[in-house]
Amino acid sequence: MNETKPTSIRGSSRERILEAARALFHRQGFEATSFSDIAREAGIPRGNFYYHFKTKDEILRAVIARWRTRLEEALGQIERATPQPLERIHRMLAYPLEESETNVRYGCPLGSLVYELRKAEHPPQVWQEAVGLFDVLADWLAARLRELGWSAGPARLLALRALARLQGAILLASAYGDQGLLAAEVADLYDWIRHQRPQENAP
Amino acid sequence: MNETKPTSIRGSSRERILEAARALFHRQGFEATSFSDIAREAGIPRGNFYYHFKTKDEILRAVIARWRTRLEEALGQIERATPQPLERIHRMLAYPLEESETNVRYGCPLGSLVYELRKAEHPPQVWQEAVGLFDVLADWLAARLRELGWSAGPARLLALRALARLQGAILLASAYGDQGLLAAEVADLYDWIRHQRPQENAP
DNA sequence: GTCTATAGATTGATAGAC
DNA sequence: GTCTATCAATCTATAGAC
Repeated sequence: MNETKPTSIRGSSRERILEAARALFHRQGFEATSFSDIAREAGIPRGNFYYHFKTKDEILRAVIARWRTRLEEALGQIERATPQPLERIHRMLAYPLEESETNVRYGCPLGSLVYELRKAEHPPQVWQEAVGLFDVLADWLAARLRELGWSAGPARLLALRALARLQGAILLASAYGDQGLLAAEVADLYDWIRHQRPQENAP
Repeated sequence: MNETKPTSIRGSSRERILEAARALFHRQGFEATSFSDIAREAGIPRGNFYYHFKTKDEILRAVIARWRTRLEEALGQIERATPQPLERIHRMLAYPLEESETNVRYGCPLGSLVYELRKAEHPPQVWQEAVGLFDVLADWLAARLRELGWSAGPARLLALRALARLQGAILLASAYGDQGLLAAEVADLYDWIRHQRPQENAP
């Protein structure tokens, strides 16, 4: 994680490997993506990137960390774009629509990855890091709900419920290859959140 | 470990192969499951079942057909159990809870399979057959809604929306390994459907 | 129909020259 | 740091004896 040599530019090789792996894990899945695939996509000889990553799991963990950075940057950008909690939530929910075609074709890159990792036998640490990506989104959503007056418990509950609806919408839209379905579900999801009231969810 | 004796009634090699493949595709995924895995689980020598199935895709399609039969039988049983549309819907939504532990551990066998097949490069016919499993559920749900007075269009829409919520609930519960989360989401999902009104969804 | 042996390709990973 | 050559293991699939 820590780059001990600040002088070296983010190695173009390492960077290209990571970006290639991230895209391929999304399009093909983790198991189905071979080193050869990554090497071809990154334009780098096969054996070379064992210098950067010792195992395939190491690449996976780096890709997960990359997704975390991506998410946090996107959420930060939303916060800078508008101060209104509801508008922030709306933009977050509409985020999968920005790459609608890819997401409908290959599913949510986070959801499909987590689903795959739960099956394979990786060190628990690996898929927990992947699940941590959901927490980034859930925590952020819950924080916006608290800005709207929700207390912590119900906010967390509704955030998870919204995340589940979003994941389900992407999965079904992906299954049917229907971008319109995803857009409609995102719109309905936002409408649904807007009409929720805290007391309805309090224990 | 669960050392099951191959002395069960399902003596047919083909039947044992199919059941082993169905379970392994759920637990490990399609790509990650090798012929060796299936052979071991079915208690049958590797090379033998090329007599029954010529390719791995052929096994996959047979497993999908098996799921379709399973679903239709389960739905038929629900219909025989109760004539009330709402109670039928409730039982259908609670169906994933019957194997809660397995579904939370490995995800929905249909949803995770469809997600995986969308990535791999199979003949279009294959993943469309898999997506057809969703149609079995969506059509059945829509029929129950029509029994409640909904017209065809809105019924289909709400059925797909409910299916999306169910899939999302299983995916998130699987990610967090939380059976309670799945149970809570199923309960809320049923409550949510019960309070929907057709006119709210009409165009 | 059942099973063994094995082909032919690809996998993740290593060693070492430059 | 970059790249070539290659390992041992495993993959899907085939051929053919019983």
